[in-house]
Amino acid sequence: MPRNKEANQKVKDERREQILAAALELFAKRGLVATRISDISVKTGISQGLIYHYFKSKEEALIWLIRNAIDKMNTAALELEKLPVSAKEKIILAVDGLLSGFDMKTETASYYFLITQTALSDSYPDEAKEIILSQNNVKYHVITRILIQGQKDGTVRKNDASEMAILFFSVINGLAMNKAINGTGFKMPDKRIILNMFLNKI
Amino acid sequence: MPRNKEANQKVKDERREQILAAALELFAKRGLVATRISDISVKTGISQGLIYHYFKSKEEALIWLIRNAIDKMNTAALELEKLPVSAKEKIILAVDGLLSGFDMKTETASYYFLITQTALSDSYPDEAKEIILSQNNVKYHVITRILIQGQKDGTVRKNDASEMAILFFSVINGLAMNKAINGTGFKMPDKRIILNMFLNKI
DNA sequence: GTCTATATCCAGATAGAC
DNA sequence: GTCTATCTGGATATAGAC
Repeated sequence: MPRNKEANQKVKDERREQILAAALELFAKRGLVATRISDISVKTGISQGLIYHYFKSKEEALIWLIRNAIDKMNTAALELEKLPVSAKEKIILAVDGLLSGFDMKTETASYYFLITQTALSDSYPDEAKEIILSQNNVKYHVITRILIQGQKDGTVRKNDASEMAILFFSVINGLAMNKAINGTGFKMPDKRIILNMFLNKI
Repeated sequence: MPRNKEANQKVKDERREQILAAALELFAKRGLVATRISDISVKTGISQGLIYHYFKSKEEALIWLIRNAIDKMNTAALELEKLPVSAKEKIILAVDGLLSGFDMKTETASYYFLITQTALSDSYPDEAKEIILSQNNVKYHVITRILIQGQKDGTVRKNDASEMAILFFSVINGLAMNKAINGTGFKMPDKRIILNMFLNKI
């Protein structure tokens, strides 16, 4: 007879978090298909059977992770937009913030690869793909608005703003991949070369 | 008793090509682990058993594909370098050439994803990873040399050339990913915004 | 809620006939 | 060289004890 429902719920939540954290790392590194439930079991110390008690399948865990990742990114983007600083500074902050999350070991980087893989590969659940497709554009819209604001005050180049937004995230994404692939051989390009794409002067 | 060894060899080579072509597409779309030998069998019309007669495993086919992909890219890069045109024009040609290979359906795009996945994911054979790591830098060196040449004749910006080379392929790679992910929602940014990163005037 | 044990299924790989 | 049939291993998912 459970005398403390709340404490129980807390344990349950913690277990969920453990499983999700392990799954995130494994999915990002090996991919969904190559990650076995037993891998998650070993990594968390939670028995294989119990994992099924929390998630119907690894696909379900993935969907949860994707939802979470997109949420975090969108929230961060919308908060950046609200900051009481100039458009130019927002752009610099965005570049700084995104580039600093690239250390392969961070959760941020894992989320990055997870989203990319999920969006690109046929072997990932449609539901996860749909979440990305339907909600990933928030950050593009945010950056587009910031760029337009900067064009009005003369700090941002007068190219098509939405095209620049696409380029913005392509560069970030590309650098993340590049760093991951080339590891030690990777030298992060001077931030100013990147900013120069968007800003009139730095 | 085989009375025509050459004809026989030709059939064998064709089969290999069929298998590799199918494998390339499947690996790029689904990933190595999610691709079953039976998938390749269905796609080629070649029986499952026979596939093992040509490749010891799907990993072996992958390694062959990676070797081929890197080879093609390096050759293309070195040929670009040799063209009797200015550095500026070489850069424009490179951007044009790379961006035009992005139609998800082309072999080029498949190779792109294959290399990226192989380099990033733990579930791919080490031998394939090593090929990428040891030979992928050729194209970086080529672009770096071209950029330096352009800096000498005053057409290329005076930033660190090797950093710009990294940025160059990051942008290309990033745009490829972005297009693949966002599909119809993707609008290719004006080429001039990209070139503007590297060139003094366009 | 948590574990161990097990049933089920399916992919990889091989053997043997033609 | 090519196919069909089969063995084997391992991963998913479930059952049942504690």
